[in-house]
Amino acid sequence: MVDIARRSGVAVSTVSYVLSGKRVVSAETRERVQRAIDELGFRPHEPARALKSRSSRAISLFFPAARHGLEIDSNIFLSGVLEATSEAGYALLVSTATHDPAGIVAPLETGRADGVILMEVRLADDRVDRLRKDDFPFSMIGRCANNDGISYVDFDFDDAVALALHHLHELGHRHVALLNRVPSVAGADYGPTARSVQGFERTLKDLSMEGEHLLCGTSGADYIEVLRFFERVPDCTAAIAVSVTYAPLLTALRDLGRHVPNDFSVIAIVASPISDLVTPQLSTIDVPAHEMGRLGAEILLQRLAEPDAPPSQMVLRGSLTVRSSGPPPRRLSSTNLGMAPAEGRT
Amino acid sequence: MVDIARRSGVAVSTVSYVLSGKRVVSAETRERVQRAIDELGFRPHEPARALKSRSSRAISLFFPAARHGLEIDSNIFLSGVLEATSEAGYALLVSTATHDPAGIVAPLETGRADGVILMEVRLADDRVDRLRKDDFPFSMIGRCANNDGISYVDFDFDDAVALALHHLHELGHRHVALLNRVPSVAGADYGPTARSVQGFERTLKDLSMEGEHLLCGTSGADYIEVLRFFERVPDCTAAIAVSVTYAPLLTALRDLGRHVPNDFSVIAIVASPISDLVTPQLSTIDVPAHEMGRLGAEILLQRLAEPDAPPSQMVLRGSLTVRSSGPPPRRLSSTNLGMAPAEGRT
DNA sequence: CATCGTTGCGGTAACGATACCAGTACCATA
DNA sequence: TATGGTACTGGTATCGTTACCGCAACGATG
Repeated sequence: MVDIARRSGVAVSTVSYVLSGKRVVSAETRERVQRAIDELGFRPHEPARALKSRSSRAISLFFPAARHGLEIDSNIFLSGVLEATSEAGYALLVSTATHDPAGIVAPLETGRADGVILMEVRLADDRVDRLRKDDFPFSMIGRCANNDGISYVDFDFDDAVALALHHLHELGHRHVALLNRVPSVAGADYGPTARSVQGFERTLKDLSMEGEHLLCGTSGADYIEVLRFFERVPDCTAAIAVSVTYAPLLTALRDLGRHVPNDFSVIAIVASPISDLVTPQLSTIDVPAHEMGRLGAEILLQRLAEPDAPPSQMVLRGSLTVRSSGPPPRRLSSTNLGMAPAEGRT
Repeated sequence: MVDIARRSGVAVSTVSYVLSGKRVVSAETRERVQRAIDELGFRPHEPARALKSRSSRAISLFFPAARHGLEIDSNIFLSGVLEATSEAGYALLVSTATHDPAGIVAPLETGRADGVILMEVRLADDRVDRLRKDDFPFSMIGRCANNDGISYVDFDFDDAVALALHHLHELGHRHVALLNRVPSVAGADYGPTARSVQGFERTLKDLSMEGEHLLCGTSGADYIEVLRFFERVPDCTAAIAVSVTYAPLLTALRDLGRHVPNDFSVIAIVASPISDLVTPQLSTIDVPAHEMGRLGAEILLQRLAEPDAPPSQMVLRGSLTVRSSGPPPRRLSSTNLGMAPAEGRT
């Protein structure tokens, strides 16, 4: 900066003001300085900026990076966050998700980041308490039980399950299972699980249906459990599969000789376009993960820009895309055995 | 730091030395200082460190974050990188992959990062030339045609395809297709594509087989193209599917009425455990993405620690896991129509 | 003609750490 | 009793920006 000040015959402070625009600089001077900047290929040194201005222009994302890779959704959240931060000229620091409160505040305390984004939030979350205590800026993709003053964006799992259940009811199903994945990090009070169960039970009652809830992962043992379950409860003719639980579900159904969609209906609540990957193409309720990532970052940036503005809290709803996994069950239409289901690629 | 120096009755420089360990400090003093640090909950300010020491203790990863989410593999690379960087006490800066050389050097020029990791490397890559020009530290997950002096870790696609082809040959296949995905960002000289084709053609010749190469994505149009292809070439009884290309492949085969594995064999070369997701369980050659991510970061960190050490260059090989997608084709064993294929969960 | 508001810019003290250049004490040796 | 070596520690300039405090010039105003 000293060089470019000398080259354009101004003071270093003027260079700084040209760069930041925080003070009016005559068009002539500005242009002269800008030219020197371009000619010398000058780039401001971010750590120095951060030191003096007490802001790193970076935010930190705690990201559930799955070691074994079935968490294919988190990727899409990340792409949304990345999009928003880079548009705002912020850098994105990524750390592995931790539920240790001390780990969460580290980037803030060391001045590496100005704010953090939390994912996989629990209904009662230590990390949130910790961040609140020191009034650190943060936002959540997900939400707690008590969200006073916190900006968040979440998906309405309650509503999504209700939607799916209504659809299955219309198809003639009367006994439905809800499959939730066993959360990788969170405890029993993992938000999506709690709220999907809530929507499930309420809607079951509303529609006078029967239902079962089970948790499963994607290991061999989980698959066996799912298989046992449907063996034990043959009346159950449909399932709502949250996240990757559709995988053990489909495998179990196949091995039980139950054909989807002829014998069984499946609706998956997912963030990635898995309907392109699996056969049959599943009817889905899509979680708008990219948009949620984007919004999660935007509301944090907004907080940083205007700390006193009221928090943004939003819950996004999903809509059902009917594909080939959910025609009526056999007992209601025993004549359509040979009928090919309608194909609908998206 | 001034506070803790005062509290423990030493100079600030001594506090610094206690923190960094770059000078011997008597056990007694060290302990006293450490106690003050703990009591005051002091955390060093990273930007100030970076400013003075000219090192940010952060590395930057250019990450192919797919907007629409089928790039489920990149996730696993990320988890490996994250693991290595956090173990080394480095922060990880993630930016969206760009093939603009100016974008690549930005984190380095602004002092945000000490080095960068490149993914989706092309055989001739502008970014590499740019980084080399200013002698910036970097490593690659992937490799170029000319890799002099560059640390990289790559997967041996040539060998993987050869392996798959030998397996298919043993099963009795004589006409095989190789499906590569159309690369998202890279041009025609995308490394994995080039090298898999190379292995394909060499091995075809060695084994006196026939083969076809096609590029496809995951859109509806791509699917149609795959379908047309197999309609046109009915003699082709097996395919090697790189990355997500198995998705349009399986859909097309189903719609053509060709049953896997009875009528057709598939071997997928993938990084994620998709064999848990799709039916039938595919035989795969697994790309060790987590390990590659880890190594990609480690070799960069090593370069930063010892800039003059020779570069680390490694090419990892895959091995075949046989599951249910690749028994012999019909024409060689017309009697096994009703035979259930062996089940093998991992 | 003195006063005042405006516009435009310069000088420089911080920000929080690091690392160089020292300086002190103490013991062993000549 | 000097001298040298060792084992510690202190003071402070410096990294590259930012933003505060001031000042000069100039036209407008009473």
